[in-house]
Amino acid sequence: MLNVNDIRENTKKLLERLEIRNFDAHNYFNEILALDSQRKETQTELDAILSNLNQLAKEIGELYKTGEKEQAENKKAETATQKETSKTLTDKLHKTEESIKALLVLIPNAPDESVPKGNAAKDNEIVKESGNLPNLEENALPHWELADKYKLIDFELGAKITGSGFPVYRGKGARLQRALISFFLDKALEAGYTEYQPPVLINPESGYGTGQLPDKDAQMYHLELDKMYLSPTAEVQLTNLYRDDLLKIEELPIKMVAYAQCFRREAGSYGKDVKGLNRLHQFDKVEIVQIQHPDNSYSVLEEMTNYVAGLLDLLELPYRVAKLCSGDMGFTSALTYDMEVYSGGQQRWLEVSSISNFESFQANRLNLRFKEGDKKATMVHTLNGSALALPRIVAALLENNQTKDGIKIPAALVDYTGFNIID
RNA sequence: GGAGAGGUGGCCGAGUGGUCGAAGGCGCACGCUUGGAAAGCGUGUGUGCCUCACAAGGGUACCGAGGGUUCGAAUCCCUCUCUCUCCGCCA
Repeated sequence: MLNVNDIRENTKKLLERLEIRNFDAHNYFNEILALDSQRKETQTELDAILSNLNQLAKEIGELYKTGEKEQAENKKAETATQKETSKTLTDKLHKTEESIKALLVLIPNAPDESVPKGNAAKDNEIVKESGNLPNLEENALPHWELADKYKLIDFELGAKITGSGFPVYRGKGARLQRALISFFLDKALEAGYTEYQPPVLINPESGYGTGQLPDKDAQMYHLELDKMYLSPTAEVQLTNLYRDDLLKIEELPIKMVAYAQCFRREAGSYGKDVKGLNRLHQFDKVEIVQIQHPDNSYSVLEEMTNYVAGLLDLLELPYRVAKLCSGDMGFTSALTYDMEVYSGGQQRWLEVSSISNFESFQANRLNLRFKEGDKKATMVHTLNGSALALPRIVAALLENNQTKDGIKIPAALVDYTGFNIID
């Protein structure tokens, strides 16, 4: 969420930035600033009364010590009304603070200056294209047919034990999954990330910290009895590892990677978008997260994007990089790059990674700060990216590498799969 | 799941109703000392909020979290949570 002091000091700039998202924050800002002024007034008033009460308590203590009981009783009577007032004021203060937060939580992140204005995916700015589109035969198959042909993935079996969108991988299909996970983790280690294996169930505080809650709770599976959610992305777990921390500047940057199964309800999706592996309720993803000094976050975003691009190069997949337009960006992001691979069997681009700089938006929610020497604590910047999400990578690998002899495995993966062809 | 014991500052560890933001030690920072270092000595060493110039100073809150009792709570009571021990169950 945005920070109240920022809103106060940079009102105009933030309004403009949010405007390109078609988000009119005028009323929100006015209300927040008014509430914040009220909050300060109440705080001042309350502090004065508490100070008074503390003083009286001290005096009463003294009087008892010296045996002046009667005077002590008189003073006690004096505290009664003030206690009443302090209670009222405390209550008011809490309510005001809650109101401010309730409003803040509704405002999306302010997009970076470089974010192109637009309404939908078609307005995204393609900043890079790489690799040649596959030259497939006329009768090239989509991956769901290949998966069936080579008995790699069984969608119906998954539906039998769980439901649609929960595929079962088998044989070389399962081994390919495992190979990709190891491959992605190893590459991240080489790039200096520390590997984590977090839980997949998350509590509401964590969901709130990274911005899945309160606005996107319908996208997560909810275990009501235990008040937990199934994580939709390891971004939640990794970033929340540092919730409520005050870091020393020497501890930055923090670079983390985790493989985790991800769960999404994907309510409202339909048609060819959800066919095969294109959109699942449960999928595998390796996620990279960085906690950075604010001065570095944008150069690090480029680094992370290049890193992910490097993975796609190794997998020999044609891809393009899009800088998301204001209308296509996530709620919490200030700047996002999407990576899409071309999948020849379906002849369409599939999003396989999304790399974002959240600036201090998540840090504010997480209360995650760093301190440099004697300076005041400052919010860190957080970034994350998929590196990578498996299903669509698998889809593209199967579709693009199909030959009459079988499906070829890219050289970089063979050490991990232990086979170089699926036939 | 049952029973018990605990959660205090960067760390260790005192503190069972008042003078405690919190003894002491360690660590850390600065200074003195030294040819240099160690030791020693001295000083300092949390965060949020309000006031204010986002300075100094002052006020206030925070001893796992949230409530309560009291003129006054780290200290008493209640709820929750986490950790540890024993039992049960179990991959």
